Amino acid sequence: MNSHTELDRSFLALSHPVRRAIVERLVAGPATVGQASSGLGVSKPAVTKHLKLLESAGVVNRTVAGRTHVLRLEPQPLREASAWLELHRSLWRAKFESVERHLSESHERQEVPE
Amino acid sequence: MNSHTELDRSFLALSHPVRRAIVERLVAGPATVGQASSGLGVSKPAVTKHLKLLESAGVVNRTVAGRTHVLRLEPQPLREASAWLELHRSLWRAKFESVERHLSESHERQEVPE
DNA sequence: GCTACTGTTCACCTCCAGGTGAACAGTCAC
DNA sequence: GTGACTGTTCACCTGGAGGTGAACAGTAGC
Repeated sequence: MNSHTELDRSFLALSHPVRRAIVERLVAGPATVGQASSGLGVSKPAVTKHLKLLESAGVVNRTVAGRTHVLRLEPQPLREASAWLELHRSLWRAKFESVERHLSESHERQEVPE
Repeated sequence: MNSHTELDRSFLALSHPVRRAIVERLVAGPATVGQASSGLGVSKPAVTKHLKLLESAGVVNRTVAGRTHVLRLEPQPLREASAWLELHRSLWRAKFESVERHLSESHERQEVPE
């Protein structure tokens, strides 16, 4: 299994605290690489690698402006990740509630379920 | 940076298609290891490893029943991952809309925004 | 043009995710 | 108790995430 989907890369992008911190800063608006990564306690080459991963996931895009690179959040991948989570959480809730209802009905009828 | 948080592990758990497929099956209700992983085209040792990762993230829990192991979805980690995404997506939307509003107001006043 | 600044690339390291086949442990069924 | 079944453990391999310091490329400012 070598073909990683967009969803794979989106969730992977969010699985590291440094990358989530970068996303959290970009939520407030575009920022340069230095601004988005200052105070994260990580070296410049490490930041470059985290940004590559965020870009490969499509979560962040970059425009070069002179000697600085401006990073912007790209909403689509986060929207899709969120949609996946919300869909499956709601399916689970529905299932869970139907089991609860079934159990309580069984109890009212003094039955032993299954 | 070696101390991975719950959120790190939750997003990491969702970053692989085999693990998401397992979660998708468990949404429909508890299942044994064999049921949850059949047809995924992956060997038994690989399944064991994916399950360890899902358990370490707290996404799945396991009860041993005879020779079969029953897997159940644990809602809390997915809830937290979903909450993180929803929070930051809504913040981003709010920011984006305020910028849009500012730009259109500037345009009305014939100003050139910085 | 020289210097300072921003960010990437390079060379290198360690660790672990992800995969396999073979062997094993435990349980069920006859 | 023998055999079939479920799932883990073991030994092994590969690739890539995550990190570093040093060197480099490009731009801005004087």
